[in-house]
This record gives sequence, C-alpha cells and structure tokens, in this order.
Amino acid sequence: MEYLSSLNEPQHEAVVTTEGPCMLIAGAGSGKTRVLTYRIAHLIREHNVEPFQILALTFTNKAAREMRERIEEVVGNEARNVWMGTFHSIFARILRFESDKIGYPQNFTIYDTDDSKTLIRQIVKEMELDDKQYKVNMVLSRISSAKNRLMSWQQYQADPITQSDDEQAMRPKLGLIYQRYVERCFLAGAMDFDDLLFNTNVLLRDHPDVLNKYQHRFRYVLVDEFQDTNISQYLITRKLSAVHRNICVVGDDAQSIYAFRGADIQNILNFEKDFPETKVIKLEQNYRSTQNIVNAANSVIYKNKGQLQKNVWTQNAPGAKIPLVRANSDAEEGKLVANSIFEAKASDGLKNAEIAVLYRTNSQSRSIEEALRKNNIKYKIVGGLSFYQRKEIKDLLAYLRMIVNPDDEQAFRRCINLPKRGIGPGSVDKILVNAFDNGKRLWDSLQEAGTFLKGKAGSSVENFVTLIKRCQMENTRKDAFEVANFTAKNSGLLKELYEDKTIEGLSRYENVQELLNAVKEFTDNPENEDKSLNAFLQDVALVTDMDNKDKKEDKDTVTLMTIHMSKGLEFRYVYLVGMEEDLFPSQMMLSSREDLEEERRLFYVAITRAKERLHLSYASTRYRFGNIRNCEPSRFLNDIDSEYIDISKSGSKRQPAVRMGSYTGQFVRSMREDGKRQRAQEVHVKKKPPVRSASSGAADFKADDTTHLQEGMKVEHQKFGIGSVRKIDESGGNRKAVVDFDGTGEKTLLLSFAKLKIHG
DNA sequence: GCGTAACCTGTTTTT
DNA sequence: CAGGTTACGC
Repeated sequence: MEYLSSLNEPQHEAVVTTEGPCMLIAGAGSGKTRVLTYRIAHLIREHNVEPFQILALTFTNKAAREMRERIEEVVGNEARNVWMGTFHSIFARILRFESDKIGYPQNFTIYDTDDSKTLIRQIVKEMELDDKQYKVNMVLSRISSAKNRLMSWQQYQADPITQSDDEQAMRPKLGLIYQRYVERCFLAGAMDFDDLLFNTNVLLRDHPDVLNKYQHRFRYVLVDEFQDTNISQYLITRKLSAVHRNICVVGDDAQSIYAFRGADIQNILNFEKDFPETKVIKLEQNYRSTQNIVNAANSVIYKNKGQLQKNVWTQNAPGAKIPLVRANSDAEEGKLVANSIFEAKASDGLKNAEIAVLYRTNSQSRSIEEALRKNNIKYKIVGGLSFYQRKEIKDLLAYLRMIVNPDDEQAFRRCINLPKRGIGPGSVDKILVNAFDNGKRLWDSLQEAGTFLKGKAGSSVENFVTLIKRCQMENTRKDAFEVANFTAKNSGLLKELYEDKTIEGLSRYENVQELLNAVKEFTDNPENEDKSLNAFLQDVALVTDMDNKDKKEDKDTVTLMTIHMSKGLEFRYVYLVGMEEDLFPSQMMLSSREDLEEERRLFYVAITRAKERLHLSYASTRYRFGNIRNCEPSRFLNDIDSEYIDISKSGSKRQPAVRMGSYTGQFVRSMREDGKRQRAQEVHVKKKPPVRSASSGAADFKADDTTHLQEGMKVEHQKFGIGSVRKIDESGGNRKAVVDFDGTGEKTLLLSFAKLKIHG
C-alpha cells in the first residue's frame, strides 16, 4: 500500500472508492493517470480482483500503452491481462469473437477512412448522382454521425427530421447512399470505425446471452476521457456495467475537444441520472504547471459558459509570464521558435524531449520543420501522414487483406491490377457486377471469372486467383511474417519496386521492407499470443501512429504535433504557434457559439500541456494553399488576462506584407498596405517535404548483396556503424548475422532486410 | 488496357 | 501546392 501515501486526499479517495459508480472530475495536471493506474493496481493487489475482470477504456493507443506500463510497474506482469485498450480495439476484439452472431465473418476487415471514401465515391457514381452535391466528405460525415447516434439506415430513411434536412440541403438520396454503403460493407465482410461501435451496440442489444456473459465478466469498468465519449460508446459501457455497477468514469469537461466526431458532454449529466448513487470526486490541485500557466488557463476557460463548477489551483512556483511573439511570416515564426529552443537548451539545460511545438493543423508543421532542421535540432512528428497511409504500404496490406478476407472489395480493387496484369476497370466492373447481380460473394465471382472474361484479362484473373490461393495456403500453416514475406515476393510487388531506381522508388522499396520488419516485430513480440496474419491486420487497422518506431529511434527529439494529439501529455516547454484568427480558432468552426467554445477548450488544452514555460507566437503572413495570406492575431489572445502574458515582443508596428502579382521560385515581392515597397521576403521554399518515415535517408545508403558474407568480415550498417560479423545463423528459415558493432555491441540482423555494406 | 498531360479541387481535429 | 480524376492518343 506504499503507493497510496503519495496521494492527496481526493486522489486517495478516488483510488479506494472501488465499489459502485464513481465519477472523477479531473482538472488538467491533477494526476489523473496516476489515480487511474493506482486504482487498477489497488483492485488487483488489495481486492484480489482478477486482471481479466477489469475493463479499462481509453481513446488513444498511446494512453492505453502508457497506462499499462504504469500498472505493470506496480503489479508486474499481471497487468497484461487487464482488458485495456481503445474503445475501437477492445470492441473489435469482442466483435471478432462473436462475429457469427451478427452475420459477419470472423476475419472481417476494418475499413479505414480512405476505404470508406473510395466506396462512397463509387456508390455516388453508380447511383448516377452529382458528386458536387454529394461530396464524399460530407456524405461520410453524415453517415458517421448517424452511426454515432445509433441511427440505422432504416431509421435514417424513416425519420422525418433527417429526411427534411436532406431535402432542404438538396441531397435527398443520402438515406439511400447510407443504405447502399452499409450493404456493400457487409457484402465485403468489412466494418468501418463507426461500425465497430455501432455493431457492438447491436450485438449487445440483440443477444442477451452475449451481453450477460460480458456483463458478468467485467466486474470493474473504467472509462478515461469520459468527456469525449459519444452516445454509442456511453451506451456500451452503461450496459456492460449494469450488473456489477462498478463503473468509474474520469473526465474534464474543460478538455472536451471531440464534439466534431460526436462526443457529447451530455453524457456527464446522463451518467448521474443513470447511476443516481454516483460518487463524484473532484481533483482540483494541479501538480504540473506554474501558477502563471494555471491562472492563464483558468482565465481562458472562464470565458466559456456552462462549465462544471471547478477550481483548479496549484502550489507550484509562480513562474514566468507567457511571452507572445509576432513574426512577419510563417517561415520567420519557425526561425524564432527554433532560435528560442536553441537558447532554452543552452541557458536552461533543456533536453529536446522536454520541448513540444503544438499547432492547430498538421500543415503548419512544415515551416517549423524547416527551421529546426536548419538549426540542427532533432525533432519528430507525431501523427500527420501515417506510415500506414503510404501507397506502397497500403498496396501490400491490400494483398494481405485479400488473403485473410477475399471478399474485401476495396482490397480487391487495389491489388487486382498491381503490378499491371492487363485487368482494367472494365474487367473489374464485370467481376463485381457478376457478384452483386447474382447474389454471389466477390471471391466466388473471381474464381469463375474465366467464364465471362475472355482473352488476356480472363487468364490474368485466373493467375491472380491462383496467387491468392497459394498465399492462403501459406497462411494456414505459417505466421504473419512468413506469409507477408511470401506475398511480397510472389505478388511481384517487391520486384516492381526493386526495379524502380528513382529516389522515390528506392524509398518505397525501403518502406515495404520496413512494413515487413513491423510484421516481424509483431510475430517476435512475446506479448502477442496470436501470431497469425489475421491478428496482425487487426492490430494495424487500429494503429494510427508509428510510435512503436519512435521507441527504437533517437529518443531525445523535440515533439511536433497537433493540439489534439497532445492531450494527456506534458512538456517542460511548450511552443504554441499559429495564434492567428481564422487558423485558431479555425475559420471552419465558427458557425456557432458551441463551436467557438470547443476551440477555446482546445486552447485550454494547449496551455495546460506546459509545465514551466509556454511560448505563444503568430505570423502576420502565412503561406497556405499556394497563397500568401494576411493574418490577424487570434481573438483567443485577448482571453488571457493581461497580467499573465508578456506582449512586449509582439508590438512591432510594421504593416503586414501583402502579396502582389504572381511569384516564381522562392521569393515574392511584397508591398505594404500603405503602398510602400518592402524588400523581397522569403515566404516559402519550393522543396519536397522531408521524408518522415523511420527509414528516411535510407535511400542514400545502398546495401550490398550479403550472400557471400562470412564470419570475421567487417561490415558497415547505416545506423549502428562499423562492426565485425561474429556468426551467421541460418536456422528457422531466416538468414541472420550476429554482428559486434564498435560502440553499440552485438546485434542480430535479419540479412534479408538489414542495410549492410561489406567494409573494405 | 496503358501512359501522359491537362484539369480540378480541397482548405480541421482522430479511431 | 499536391493529389486525384479525366481525356485522349496509342
């Protein structure tokens, strides 16, 4: 029980109040994660609860992983058996187990947003609707919000409100698109992200035996970031905890920033109604930030109406005022931030890892990246373009999906003619029409394609089917890595990339190898019991970031990310850039008061990430979508009480530059608003964005053929430097070399992937 | 069916 | 700007 002594009174109460419903209102920096992990540890250690009886739900993989690690520190290995994960991953797991009950195959595919969009695009086309009236993003968001409110397509079509809404908005067929979309997903054996929650609700609603089983299994239910749950998620947790009623929700209404995807603060009010015996505990002492930061944050959130009563305070040192800095351009803002980081490191002895740069939109990262690179400051980007969204990665994944679920329409479309086999859109349509018109599965239609496709296309499809069958055969007796390897080689994908000797081609080839490495890591990880391809694909579909990569790479890096991604994290120094009207608050969000308040909560989240120092900046011109735009300082800057902010560096009287005429190359001539000329100003460097994958730079390092590698030879590795070969190990089907690197010591390298040069 | 060039269009946050 | 789609000639 020694861990309890470090807690303050409400924290202590929150840990030991294990029985009955409980709601923790946890202010920013109040030690929420600590309380949650201790609570779970306490259940296991003091109440003899079996780990598998505990269900703990988070929003991000990162939060789940962090919590698991911290519980492990207290209770050891047992922590592994706690049902802990994101809503989506936990319920995907349960759905897989119970898939037959709702008519889905056990190996169902999870469609990512791209798959969903492609499918909607196709449906709109097939229905011969105007794609300008039915814009993909709009259609998808309507469908998504319906699903999040648990409205089926039948209900959607029958509901007079949605119908009249759609008619007034000139898109009366939306209900039909919704229907078709659901039907096509079902035929393909696929669920999108929203379906994972929607179908879990259906499963628990229509199958009392299943509900009963899980209700009794989960004696304790915990929900993190409760303010961000939508109705669909809330209903699931409510049902699951209806028997034992030991449900603990943790949240902070001031940090609710996901209303745009259906999160509903009402859930907090509903909770007290649904569980009238709820014990409410408020954690109000902030341990994270200086007084100045806490006060500034409070002064901001105070501008919102209708927050829950809460008084966040701190005993920490007063700290410095918040500097507000104005730059002439986004590029200059980057420079100022980079310089400030450089100085902070020198004078305050900060490490890169203690610094974060936060922004509203992913596209803002560019100017910061360029400045940091010029200053030789190492950085990493969290989120943004994910590794798994790259074309070559999605291509190989499409093959793997096809092996596991050969009815997966989107995977089929992606890989049927890749590499080129002479199967064009005409043949693809015939195959699909043959399936849909005759009520057949896609896979069956593919297998009989020889009967209705003549010539080259027909025989190509037959070869494709044979290829998939061979891979499936492998899949019945080999682990994910071996199957993926087999598929990459036999599909011709790897060969095609290998033959592409352009810089981009090499990089794509490296990326595919990187994916194979990721599969290898997955199968090598002792925590993964199921090493099948199916298990790997499940995992990958719900992992959005590459943080498992970051672990191995350089750890001491400045973190760049959106404010959304930063929730739950903390840094000694935080640079919040782009404090400009229209950008933050975002122009697109300003249609209602509620929207503005959500943006303000986002500002609150950003401020409260900082422990010691918060640095605000804005640019008066910004390069966006190929245009220079003038920017005004954000209205949010006025929300901070003036005693907490230092505006001495923001008061430059220079007029913002205005774009004049067209530009070519790197510079633009600009003019002041008063008509006087200003010197040419650097606005944008026309360069490709930096390669962000873990294998960046790999293209410069061409590996040698290692077939003749022998013991005792000297080799060079891109990352580990020079070393000598100790042993060559050919067991287990993989050729591996044990290399003793000067400095880093012995490493075992997979020769098929390791980037090795033979030295001298 | 394939390859290229011209054209078009988005422009927010995430599982 | 960058990525996706269309039109067109082979």
